Amino acid sequence: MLCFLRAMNILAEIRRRFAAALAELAQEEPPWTAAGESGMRDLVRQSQDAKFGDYQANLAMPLAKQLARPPRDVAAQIVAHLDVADLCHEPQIAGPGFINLTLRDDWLAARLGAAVSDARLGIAPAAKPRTFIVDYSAPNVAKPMHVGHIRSTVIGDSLYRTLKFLGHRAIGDNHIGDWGTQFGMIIHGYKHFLDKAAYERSHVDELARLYRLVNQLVDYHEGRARLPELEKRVAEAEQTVAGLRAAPPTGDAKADKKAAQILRRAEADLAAAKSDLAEMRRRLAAVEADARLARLARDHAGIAEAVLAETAKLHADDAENLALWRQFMPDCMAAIQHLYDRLGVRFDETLGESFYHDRLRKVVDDLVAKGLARESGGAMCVFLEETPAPMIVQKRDGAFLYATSDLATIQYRQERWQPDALLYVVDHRQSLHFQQLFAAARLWGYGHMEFAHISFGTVLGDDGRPFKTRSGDTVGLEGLLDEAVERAHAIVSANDDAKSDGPELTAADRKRIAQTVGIAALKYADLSQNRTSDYVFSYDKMLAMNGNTATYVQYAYARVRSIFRRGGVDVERLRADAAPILLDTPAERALAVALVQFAEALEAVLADYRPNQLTTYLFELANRYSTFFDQCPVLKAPSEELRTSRLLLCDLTARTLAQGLALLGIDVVEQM
RNA sequence: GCGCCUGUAGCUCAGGGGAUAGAGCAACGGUUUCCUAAACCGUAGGUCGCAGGUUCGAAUCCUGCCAGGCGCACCA
Repeated sequence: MLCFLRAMNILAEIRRRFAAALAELAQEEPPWTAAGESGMRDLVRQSQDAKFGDYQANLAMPLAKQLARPPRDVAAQIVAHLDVADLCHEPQIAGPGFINLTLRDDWLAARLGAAVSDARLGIAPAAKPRTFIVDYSAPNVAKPMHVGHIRSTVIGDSLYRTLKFLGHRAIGDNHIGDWGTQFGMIIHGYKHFLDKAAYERSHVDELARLYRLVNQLVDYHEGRARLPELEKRVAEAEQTVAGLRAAPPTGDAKADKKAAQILRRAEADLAAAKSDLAEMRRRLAAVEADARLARLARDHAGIAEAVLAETAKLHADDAENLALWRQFMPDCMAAIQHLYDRLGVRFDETLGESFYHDRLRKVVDDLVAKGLARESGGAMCVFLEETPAPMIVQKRDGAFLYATSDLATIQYRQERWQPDALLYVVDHRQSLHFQQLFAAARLWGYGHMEFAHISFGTVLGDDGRPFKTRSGDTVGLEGLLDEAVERAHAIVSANDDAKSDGPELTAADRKRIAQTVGIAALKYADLSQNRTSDYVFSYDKMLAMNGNTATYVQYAYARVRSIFRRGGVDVERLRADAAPILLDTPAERALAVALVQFAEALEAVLADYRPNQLTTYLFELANRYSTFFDQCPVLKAPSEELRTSRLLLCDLTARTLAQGLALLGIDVVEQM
C-alpha cells in the first residue's frame, strides 16, 4: 500500500512503463534494441495543452527514423506493448506520431484519496538520499546587510528546505566574512572615533557608524589619489573619440562599419569614464562640504594604511585586536541574526573565514607538497587547464586569499560531513573564481564531489541599473523589509475595509498579516525569477494580487481557510472519513491533475537547482483553484457527496500550497 | 584580446528539441441576491536579436555576427 500511497511521481512511473514496453519490443525484434537505449525517457513529458491529454510521449518519430518505418505504425506498436491501463485511458495516437495519455479519473481520485491521509501529501522521500552542503547568504558581518544579500539568502534557503523535504541530508552553512579588512576598519574606528555614550546605547549602531565613517575616509583618500588618473582617462578618451570622429570615411563599407563600431565603443568608454569621475567628485565634495568630516579626513591622511595595519595585527594574533574582535563579534552576529529572524532563515553552521584561518598554511603546504602549486612572480599559484589565469593561493607578501580559504573549507567539509555535493549560492560575477576553485579541488583529490555554482543575476532598479537609493547608495536590507511590510499593511487594510460585510481584522491582525505578506512578496519575487537572469525590483509588482506573486498564492490559501471557517468544517474528521473524491467538472479535474503533479515540480527544482520551477507550479495550482472556487460552490454544493468531495479538494489544495510555500521559506495566513 | 551570462508581446518575465510560443501588467469587453471581486472569463497584441547549419521537427542544439551586462594573477 505504501508504494501506491507514495509513488514518487507520475511522470517517472509513465516513463518506466514506456521503458518496459521498449525493452519488450527489443527482445522480440532486434532492430528495436538501439531504440530501447538512452535518450528515450526524456521524450515522455507533461502535455503542454490539455487537449493532448495529461502526458505525451514523443518517441515514435525519432524511432521511426531509426527503424525506417512510418512513425504512426511505430507509435501503434509501442502502444500495443504499453501497459498503462491502471492509470490511463486508451493511449491516443495523434499527428505525426504523438502518443497522448489521459489519466483515469478513478485513478486520480484514488491517488488524491491516499494523499488526504498522508502527512507528506503522497510525496515519497528520495530513494537514494545524498548529503548536500548548501553555502548561502555569506554576508560580511562587519557591515549592514543590503539588497545584494537577498538573492543568495533566499535562493539558498529554499534549496536547503527542498532538499530536506525530499529526504536528503542537507547542511546549511553560512560562510560569513568575519576576518577581513572590514574588521580592521571597525578596530581602527573604535580606537580613534568611538562615541562612548552612543556605544553604550547601542553597540550595533555605533559599530555600524564607525564602519561607515572609516570606510568613507578611506574612500576619500583613495579617491583623491585616483582623481588624476581618472581625469587622465577622461582626457584620453575624449582625444580618442575626437580622433575617430575626425577620421574620413574610407569608402569601403566593411571598414567604415568597423570604424563606426570602434567609435561607438570609444564613446561608451568616454561616457563611463566621465560618469566615474563625476561620481568620484561628488563623493569627495560630500566629505569636503562637511566641516567635521573634512577635518577628520585631513587629520587621518594615512588611514588606509592604518586600517591595513590593524587588520594585519589581528591576523597575527595581536592580543589587543583579537580582544576587540571577540568583543565586536557578538554584536555583529546579533545584527545579522535579527535579519535572519525576520526572514525566517536559519543555518546549521555558521563558520566564517576566522574558523579556517589557522588551516590556510597547511593547505598551501599540502598543495606544494603534492606538486599542484608552485611559485610564480613571487606568489604561490595553482595552474589549471580550465582557465588561462592560475589560481593564486598565497600572495607575494605571504597573505592568504579567498581561494585559499575556500579550499580549506572544502577540506574541512569533507572531514566533517563527507558530502556528495557542495552548492555555492553566489552571484554570477564570481563564476571564474568557482571555475578555478572546482578545478583546483578536483586536482587536490575531491573529484568525487559534485560542485555547483548556483549563480544568479543582479537586482536592478526600474532604470535597469543595479538597485540603489535615489542618492546612489546601496539599499539596506532592513529598510527593504520595512518598506515591503509597510506597503503590505496598506494593501491589507484597504482590502479589509472594502469587504462587503465590513472589516474582519483587528489592528493587530492587520499588522501580523502585513509582516507575513510583505516578507513573502519580497522572497517570492526573487524566487519566481529564473535565477540566471537579472531582475527588476518593484514593490508594486511583488505585492500584486494578480499574477505570479506570493500574495496571489497566499490569497488562494486564505480562501480555502475561509470556506472551512464559514462551514464550521472539522478538518481532522473530514480527512479521517476517507470519503470518495468526485471529479465531475473540468475545473475539478484540472485542479486534481495539478495536485498530483506536486512531486514533479519538486523534482524539477532539484534538476537544475531552480526554485522558480516551484513558484510556477504554485501559481498554476492557485490559478486552477481560483477557477474551481469561481465555478464550483463548496458549502452549497448540490449534494452532500459533492460537498464532501470538494472540501477534500480544498483541503488538499491548501496543504499543497502551504507546503510548497514553506519550501520557499514563505508562511501562509488564515485571513487576508 | 579572451571568457561567462543575457536578448521572447508596449512593459516585467516564463518556456530551453516536439503539435497553433505562454503568463502578469497596461488596453478593450463581460461576470457579484452565491464560500474573500485582492477573484473569474474573454478579445487584441510576437520575424522568439540577425544569418547560416544540424534534425522527421529549432525559440530551444551548433557556428558566425549584432546588442547589452559581468569577469579576466596576488580583492572578496
